[in-house]
Amino acid sequence: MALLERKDMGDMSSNNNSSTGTEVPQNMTIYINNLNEKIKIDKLKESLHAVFSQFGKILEILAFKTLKHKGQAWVVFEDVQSASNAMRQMQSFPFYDKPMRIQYAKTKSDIVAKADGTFVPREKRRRHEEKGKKKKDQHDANQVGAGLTPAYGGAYGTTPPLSQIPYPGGVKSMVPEAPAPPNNILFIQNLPNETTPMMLQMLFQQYPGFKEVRMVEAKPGIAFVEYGDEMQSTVAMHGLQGFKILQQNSMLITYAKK
DNA sequence: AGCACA
Repeated sequence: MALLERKDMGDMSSNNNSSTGTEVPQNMTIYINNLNEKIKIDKLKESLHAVFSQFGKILEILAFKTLKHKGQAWVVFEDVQSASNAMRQMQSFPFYDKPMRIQYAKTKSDIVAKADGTFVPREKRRRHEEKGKKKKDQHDANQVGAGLTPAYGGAYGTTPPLSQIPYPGGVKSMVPEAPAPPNNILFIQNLPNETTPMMLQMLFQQYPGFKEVRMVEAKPGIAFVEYGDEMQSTVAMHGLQGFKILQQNSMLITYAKK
């Protein structure tokens, strides 16, 4: 029953932490900016959910339209592992025509604090604030992944297909489609243009049940990879999700539509 | 650019 246990891909780019000196400790919440500000908040959250739910249970998505918080969102996962995978695999992913910038959130989300019992309402919190003092306490366990109440029954229960959502800019968006049901054929997106079928075969044939790779000349950047059955394709999908053939492009793997 | 808790 333990089909796929390995969620990590520690090989190619294990430590992606030292880019611009912006090192933030791990957190089950990811902070996203450089989001397209023309997208309305509800639609934005919906699309974010469609794109990020593949990495694990999402407890909450927060986004605001105020000047200080436009173009940003917080996605709260149930555990740090999901957040890490989401960050690594969706880093720079084109979302509504803009590459997402993803980091760990700086502080623990309220919904998480509530679940682990460390939540302190904001008013009471202010009383304890001191300036100019540097104490080393309070930086406690930020990842208590267990026993959370999935308080995420929100508006995202049934996610509609999200490909090519029109938005006020009038242009076609670049949101990946909502997950298709399991299929022995995988749909690969966001490949570099110079990707060849042979390159993909090298990658995918290492997983059992591999049958063939198909690419469409007229449509660069995508491919189909077929396996014997959907359990085999699922293993391959998890093994190669987010793989970067080039530094820039994280491949996005979903099931092909039937 | 911008780290919140609608």
